[in-house]
Amino acid sequence: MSFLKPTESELEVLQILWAHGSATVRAVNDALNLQREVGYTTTLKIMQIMSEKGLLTRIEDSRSHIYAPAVGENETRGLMLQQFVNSVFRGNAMQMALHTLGNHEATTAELDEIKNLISEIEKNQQA
Amino acid sequence: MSFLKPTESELEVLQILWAHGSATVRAVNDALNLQREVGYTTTLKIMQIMSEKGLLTRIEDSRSHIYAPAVGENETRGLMLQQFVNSVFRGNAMQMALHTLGNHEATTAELDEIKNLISEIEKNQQA
DNA sequence: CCGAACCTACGAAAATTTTCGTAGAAAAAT
DNA sequence: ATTTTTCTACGAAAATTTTCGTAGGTTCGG
Repeated sequence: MSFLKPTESELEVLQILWAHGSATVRAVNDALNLQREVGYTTTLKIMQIMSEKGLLTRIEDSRSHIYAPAVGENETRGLMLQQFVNSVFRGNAMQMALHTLGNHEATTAELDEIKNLISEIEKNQQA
Repeated sequence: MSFLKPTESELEVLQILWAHGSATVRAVNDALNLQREVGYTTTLKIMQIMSEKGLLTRIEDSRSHIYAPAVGENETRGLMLQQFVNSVFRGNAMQMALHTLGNHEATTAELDEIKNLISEIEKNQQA
């Protein structure tokens, strides 16, 4: 895990590719334009840059290249989460978790999941 | 709560002011320089801009002005947290909380706090 | 076959953020 | 009292990110 934090635009592209799998620039641009207006060559350029940075890989098989994420979703989330916690919560991750739990709706299933996770942690602490 | 998300530099300044209370540019710059090298006029400029944006208030009493945060720490955290969850976790806050709990050390006290919070939430869900 | 549509590459404009130099005034030091 | 230090204001350079125009080639429809 040693890549630079993606910019906001780059993250948008990654989110689309993580969700839809590999895709052409056209497909990514279409998906982007469901959220906001972006020119085709803008998306192209971003993806070319991401390719150079190693955030995407690309297959030049057909005429329209196919791009795939070169970094994992969880991996990237972990990286960004860490930097976010550091800058916004001064490194106090638990405080952020508490803030989040306090401010968002949670389903019963999610709460159960959290309780299970806590049990696991407590078990490991005893050992 | 209707201010723009602070930039990274602006957030650094806010963190210092939230921690230390109101301060002069000199004090903020000194604090910043414990973390990284920044020129005095750079910090000055950032704080002037923040003042214009309404992120800081300033008192021009003495010759060296005194700045104070104009936005609350929790308020700002909430705003940034929301945008972060949206862009990185596609709005799924609970998933982020889980990711955080799974990846960071937690003290017994913190775990207790989380358990209490969950109890509260469950209590409210029944009502 | 020819024009319209589509694709990449590339450079550079535009927008944003960060950095700093310089000028001018006030205070402090010697 | 004059030199040095400290401060603000301001503009603009530098760095980063985003956006897009244009050129040149391939494909596709008629």
